Amino acid sequence: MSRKIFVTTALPYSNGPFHIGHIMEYIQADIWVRFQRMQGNRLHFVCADDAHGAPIMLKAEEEGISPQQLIARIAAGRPRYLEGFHLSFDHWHSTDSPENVELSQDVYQRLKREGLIYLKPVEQFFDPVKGMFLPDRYIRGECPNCHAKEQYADACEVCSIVNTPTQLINPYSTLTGAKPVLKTSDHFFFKLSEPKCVRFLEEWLGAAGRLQPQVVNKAREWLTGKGDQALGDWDISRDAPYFGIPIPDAPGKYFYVWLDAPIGYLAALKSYFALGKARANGEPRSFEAFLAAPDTEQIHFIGKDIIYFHTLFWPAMLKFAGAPYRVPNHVYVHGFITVSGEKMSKSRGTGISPLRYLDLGMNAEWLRYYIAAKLNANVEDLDFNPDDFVARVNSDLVGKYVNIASRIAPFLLKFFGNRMPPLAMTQIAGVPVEAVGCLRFALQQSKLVRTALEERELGKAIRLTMEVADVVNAEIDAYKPWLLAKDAATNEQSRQKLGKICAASIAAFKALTLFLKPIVPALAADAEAYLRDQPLQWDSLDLRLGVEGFLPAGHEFGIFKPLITRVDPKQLDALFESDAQPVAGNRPATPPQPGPGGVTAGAAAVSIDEFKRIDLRVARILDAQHVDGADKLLKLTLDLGSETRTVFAGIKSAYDPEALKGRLTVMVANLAPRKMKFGVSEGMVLAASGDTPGLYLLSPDAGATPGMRIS
RNA sequence: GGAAAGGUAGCUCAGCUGGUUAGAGCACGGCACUCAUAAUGCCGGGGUCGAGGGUUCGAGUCCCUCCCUUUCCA
Repeated sequence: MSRKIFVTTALPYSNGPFHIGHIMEYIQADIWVRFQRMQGNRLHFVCADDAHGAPIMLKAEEEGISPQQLIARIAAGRPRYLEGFHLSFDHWHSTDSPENVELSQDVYQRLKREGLIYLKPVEQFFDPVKGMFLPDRYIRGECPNCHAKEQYADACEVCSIVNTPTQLINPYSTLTGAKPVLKTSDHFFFKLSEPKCVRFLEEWLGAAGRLQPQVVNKAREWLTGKGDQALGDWDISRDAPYFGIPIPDAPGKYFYVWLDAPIGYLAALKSYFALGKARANGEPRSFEAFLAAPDTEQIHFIGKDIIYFHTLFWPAMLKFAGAPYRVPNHVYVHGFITVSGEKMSKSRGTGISPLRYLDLGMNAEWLRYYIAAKLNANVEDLDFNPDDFVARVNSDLVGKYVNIASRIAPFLLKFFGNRMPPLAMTQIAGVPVEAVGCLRFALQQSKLVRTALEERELGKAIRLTMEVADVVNAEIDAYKPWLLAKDAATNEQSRQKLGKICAASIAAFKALTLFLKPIVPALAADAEAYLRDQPLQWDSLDLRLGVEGFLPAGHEFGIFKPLITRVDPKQLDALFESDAQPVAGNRPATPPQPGPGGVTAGAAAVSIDEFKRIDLRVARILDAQHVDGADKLLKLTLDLGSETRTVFAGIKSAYDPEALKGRLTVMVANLAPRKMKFGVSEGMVLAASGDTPGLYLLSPDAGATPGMRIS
């Protein structure tokens, strides 16, 4: 019986590109997903952009674009990462979608019918200039305890005391600088404190094997809190202006983004069904039928920061919304990724930029392997250590695993016509087994590897796998095939012995490829191509104990090519360069300001570092338009590979907009956005001009593609 | 202030319900080998398992106290 599984990863917020933490989670989930597929389970792996909420609304406003434009720009950058890291999502959607509106409103109305929704006045700070209620993160003021200025309410950076916004002295809105006023408004609440909710959650949390024990403890702590620790009802509405989903029959009220975000999991799944992708993936039923089926499994991978939402609100919402909605079967929680022991910080620009990793030409399989090597099923943080990374990848993946094929392939080609030699069997307790220990060991380890992968003990799976690789390498040393090869042409005994070690080693290599395939799919695909045996599935190993069923004698191999290169430590240096230039779509908090104009011949020399601060990129002009009311400007839409930008360029005198469409040019990608009368310009394109009239846009040579860095 | 997780060789980490001389990889020293992307194999140095008490015939593994790191909560 194959399992029917629906897997999600946490929805990334649409206000910026992926960071290494997202990629880590996706890699973890992707490995598990690929492992399930390899066992013949029917699996649907979906995710979506989390597009709603005040931060996105305000960021878009700041850039002079609509929220939809902002999230479209972010969405346009997603595929590059997903493909780049070999993440096998079946569908990627958005919470700003018709499916999500429908499902969110439906869930809400069902909860309302259940008597779990009520209205209550809430008093909050309101920005009178902006005309909107202020989320806490947009309020600053003086700390009432230590009197440090410009502190956020949640925690004073100086004395660490926690305040509420109303306790701050001289509070002000970071949006307008205005002094906020207290204002009351009715909010909708989800009545989580209702006894039937609490009873349900007790039971849901307690189910054996559903959650990691640490997660259950944490959730129980919240659930059973007393006094002011008691679990409160959940405020699920926000007042206009808000970028979100309107609440039915409540003009001016929107769902709080955290209500519609998890429903986005289901919206993504629904869209996936609607597009026929589910059918193409072997699921003939409708979305509703699939979801409602008792044997469907719903599994979420998340980070430890959002346990609260996924173990309390989310299951309760689903439970009381009723069929076809179902409660999650599992919520698998992972910790954070640190870099050299330091917590990553988006604002300080530390951490690893996944896009930069790809830009530098680093192999995604290295990162997948390394992350897998350090992951377990616990809610523990994981440290990315550059030296460790190089050592792990080079010694395990290249020195041990690939090396086996690399040292055996030449013998197969030279002495056995590039075909699998016969492998003698021996009898142990009446059972025929391979005469060579390494293969026997590989088959024996397979059960343990399989269990480890199933349990998300990825580090353990890799240790078990490498134990096998060690044994194989040791056995090759013991047989000394290079000595046997010397007289194999004349001595039949040597030839047979050579065949035996080659056959056992290459069969063990196949087993190792199988073990590693969910972790390093692209590398495994190349290995499969050499083995001429694809795609590998787990039952290919389980069918028979004998090598005959696994790799029959006479099977012909492909041409052996080096399967993966070693990591060059220099690449890691580049990845971690302290003055790392921002890459497209990952602009620093304080973009370099344009220098004083009027640079002419004889301008002061700049250092290489100063030059490197300017992020020049190849861009494709997707669209060019005249701008009403501007006599010099054209409005350009530029494709940067990972995102699109709007740039106003003063080139109207020299170019017809139609003639520009589709051509490549060069842009400054990290120029501070500039507000103009006609909108925000997010960079500039480069053109040459001299003392005589004429303006000449730069172009790269043929072969350059959008997003390439110019240096 | 309350809570959770962690503190094991230079580094990154394994060590199941307590049981013989605490393990791996990398790094380091020596040797062997040359088939292989200088890869591989063997041998070795290196740890008072955060500190201190306690339970036990026996504790890295259980209990208590303390220290340090990280995180969560109000």
